[in-house]
Amino acid sequence: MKHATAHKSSTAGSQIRRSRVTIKDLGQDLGLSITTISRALNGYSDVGEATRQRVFEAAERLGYRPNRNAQRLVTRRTHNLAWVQSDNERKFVDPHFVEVMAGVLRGARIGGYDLVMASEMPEEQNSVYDRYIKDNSVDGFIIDLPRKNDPRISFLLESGHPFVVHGREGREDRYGWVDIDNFGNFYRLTRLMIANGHQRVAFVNGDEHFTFASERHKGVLAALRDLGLPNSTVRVLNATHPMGDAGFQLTAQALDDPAVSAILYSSTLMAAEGYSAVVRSGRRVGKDLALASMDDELHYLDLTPYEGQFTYVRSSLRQAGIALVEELIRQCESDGGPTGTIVPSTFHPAPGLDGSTFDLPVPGHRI
Amino acid sequence: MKHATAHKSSTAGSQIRRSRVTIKDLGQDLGLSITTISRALNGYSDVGEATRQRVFEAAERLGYRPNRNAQRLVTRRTHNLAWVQSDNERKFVDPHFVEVMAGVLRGARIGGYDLVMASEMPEEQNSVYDRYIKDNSVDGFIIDLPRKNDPRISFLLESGHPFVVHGREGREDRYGWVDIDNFGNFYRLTRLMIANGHQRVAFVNGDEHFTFASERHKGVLAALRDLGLPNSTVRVLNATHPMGDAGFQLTAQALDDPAVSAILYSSTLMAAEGYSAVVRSGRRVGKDLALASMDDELHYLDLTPYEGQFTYVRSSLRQAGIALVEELIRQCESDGGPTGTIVPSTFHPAPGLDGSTFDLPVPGHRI
DNA sequence: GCATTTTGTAAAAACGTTTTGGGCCGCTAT
DNA sequence: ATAGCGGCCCAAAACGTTTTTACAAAATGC
Repeated sequence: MKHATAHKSSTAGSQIRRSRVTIKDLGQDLGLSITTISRALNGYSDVGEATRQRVFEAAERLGYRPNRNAQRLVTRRTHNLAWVQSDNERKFVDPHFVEVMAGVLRGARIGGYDLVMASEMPEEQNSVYDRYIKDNSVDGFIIDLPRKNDPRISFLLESGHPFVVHGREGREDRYGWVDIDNFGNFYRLTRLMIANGHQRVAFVNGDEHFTFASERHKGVLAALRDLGLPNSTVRVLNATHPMGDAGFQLTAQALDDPAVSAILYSSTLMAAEGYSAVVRSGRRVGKDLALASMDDELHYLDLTPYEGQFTYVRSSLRQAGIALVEELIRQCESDGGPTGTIVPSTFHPAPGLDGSTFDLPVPGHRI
Repeated sequence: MKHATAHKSSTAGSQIRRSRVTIKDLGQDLGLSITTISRALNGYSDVGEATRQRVFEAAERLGYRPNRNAQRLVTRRTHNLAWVQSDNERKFVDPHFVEVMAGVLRGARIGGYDLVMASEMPEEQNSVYDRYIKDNSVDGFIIDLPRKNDPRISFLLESGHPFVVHGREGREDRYGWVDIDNFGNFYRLTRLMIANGHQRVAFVNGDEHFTFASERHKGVLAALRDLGLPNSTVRVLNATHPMGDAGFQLTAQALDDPAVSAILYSSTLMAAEGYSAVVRSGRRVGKDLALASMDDELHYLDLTPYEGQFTYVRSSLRQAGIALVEELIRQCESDGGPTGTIVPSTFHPAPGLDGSTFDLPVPGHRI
């Protein structure tokens, strides 16, 4: 005992050690080398079919699972995907997040990957991404709700690591992404309203620091341009904070202008609140006022009561989550270059509206 | 080349290999052995302070991060926590989940752990737990929304692996848990209503397969028992599905009985819907009808409009998430036996109500 | 001035896999 | 006959850490 004083400064409690079965145990049991076990399990062609069967049977019988950490160490592939959230009050506020996550988890399970999630303080720019790359924690990253020139994307592009973006922010030729047609959907919704005789429209949009919102705005403006109408035809109202009763307040604000006969909503959540505001104002939805919304299929919100009265464009966030992971896995396995995917949307004009504008071609646009 | 035909049956794409800096590079750079580097970094007392400084400086300069997988392999500790979700439509429906997750992520970050999330099909009982244990993926598990005799808990108790439960289900002396006082809160709310002269009360509860809901029901019944009132004093209405307008429908149902003058809600979400139903029925909240709710502080729901009119008991799900992880980490590091924690709740009687019953002692109860 | 402790460092073994580079046997084509 | 080849298997080397054991030099105790 020469080094009685040598110890770690932090006390690390001892833990129960459960003995797990290793590939060596399997070799022992079968009288085979671990090489053969490994190759049998990993589907190499140079192990006999009879042997392979024996190996699988024994693995099942002994409850053998390869130690992921040993695998990861030697293969340098983790089969882990990371999704980092900003740890501020606002981010988690958004119920859309859970929808996407449900899809992401399903996609990961199907693809044989695990999802590691972390939160990061807004001030410690990209430190989690940096750490995960340097310490070999994950194979790739999911980026959510990009802003223009998003620093996370800059960092990951620089690092050369696989990642995928839910949305776009201007550099989408350089990474894989999944998005809905924000521009096109609002282009069409705007034309729908104008074609149905509405001369003054309100647009309750989200925070335009996020590209999804700014693109929707651009779609609205493009429609006005194509129709030769002034931008002032549409009054834009921005909810800079997703929480609370922004939908209600902004609708009330929109109704101050008696000429407004149609309202476009950037989310069903706000549309539902807006509905209450309209009802409270005494105007009749579908008669005095046309309401339209982008609907992201939030499974916890039952929209059936509204369905006959709204125009809506629907797309599935859950589907987007699945597509995100599929794309990311493809990149982690170097299975082709980065691909962009538009999640399809379905159009449901409110009864009595002429929905033929939904078939109009959308003018070219980058995002 | 003898084995031109040996190949894996599945095509594995080649990938870019980025060279990362290892402990060996650090040793090279400093002219020290890797042993010394490792011990310096891990805070052992037998390396000189000057050397330790040099090591830290070089690690910073070279951007060295220990390979987690190598660490995990040799230490048999992963610093990963798992949270498995059931992959059905219903589970993700619940907005409470996101609140807890925000806390869990923060707790994990503070404790130096990562969170790995996975989804599991309801039919493949515990297979993900089994896999994670056998393949050394994680140190411990978080269990959410337990049911009575929850099979996940049975499995993990059997396995001997660390885990922590958000809620309780009858075996809570054998594991660590974090919960609110479901029983006590509804005991007090019930007594409040009775003490304030309400002779007939409705209770809009959740699915009583979940223990949080059944405990709330028990609290209500205990209050009636203590007051010598029949169970029929309170009419219980169960929302078996959290989605949709259950709060609205069940409230309408409750209002069918004109004698009902107070309604207790098991969640703010349902209470908010119930509020609309009451308003629509023509009754005046706070005058004709007293409303009370358990409020879990959903950050995306702004409740200020209701605050003056409701009685509510508030507790923080985010705080619960943090406490959950703290407890789990404690167990993973064998820092004491399993501990149960009650997250505190604050009581806010509606104006005009006598809230002194909130100070009443709650009779003993297991859960 | 010698034995003993303390201080600082290093070599080597382990962790549990995958991969590399064969070896052996029997069959086929020269 | 025999070189070549395919089918089947294995020993050993890697992957990047932590931990164990060891040892030299310096400080201390008597």
